Amino acid sequence: MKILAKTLGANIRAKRKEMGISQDGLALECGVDRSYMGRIERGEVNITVEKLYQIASKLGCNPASLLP
Amino acid sequence: MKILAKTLGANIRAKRKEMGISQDGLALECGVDRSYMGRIERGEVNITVEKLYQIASKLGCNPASLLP
DNA sequence: GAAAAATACGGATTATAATCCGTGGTTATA
DNA sequence: TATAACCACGGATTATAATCCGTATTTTTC
Repeated sequence: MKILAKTLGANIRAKRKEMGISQDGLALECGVDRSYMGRIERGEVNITVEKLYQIASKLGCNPASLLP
Repeated sequence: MKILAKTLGANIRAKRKEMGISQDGLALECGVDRSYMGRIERGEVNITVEKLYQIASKLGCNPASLLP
């Protein structure tokens, strides 16, 4: 369950694929652990607002646009 | 410093005052600790997306609208 | 200007976000 | 078909979000 994290993760994944970069690549750019980025996209974790901003920044999009 | 948490907290405070409820009251409704709600508004802490949603829900607004 | 309500702030503890490293499986690419 | 790039998933540890008190201070209200 955890619909919030699940859809947030899906949104991040979609944006990332749009940019044509790998999970590891994005993780590296954002300065987050590669395995953690996987968990984020799978919706297994509940990230902080700070992390949301880091990721959105590297994805070149508005943080709000990633939220369900 | 920590501009992100500071402005997020200020936004939450503004919305709360708009509704005319107390910090403790909002904390109680959201199911978060009263002292923690104070720290949030003062921008001393980095909250999770889940908390952001809980708070926005009780403030009757969109989570994205609370973000800087 | 005193009493009450609301907020600031702190220390100590608990829950959990985030890291680090490893391995196995799946999907491109040569 | 093998080699590499990409992803899923895990256990163990560290950093920090969130809780649970308590008290002092500010702001409202009478």
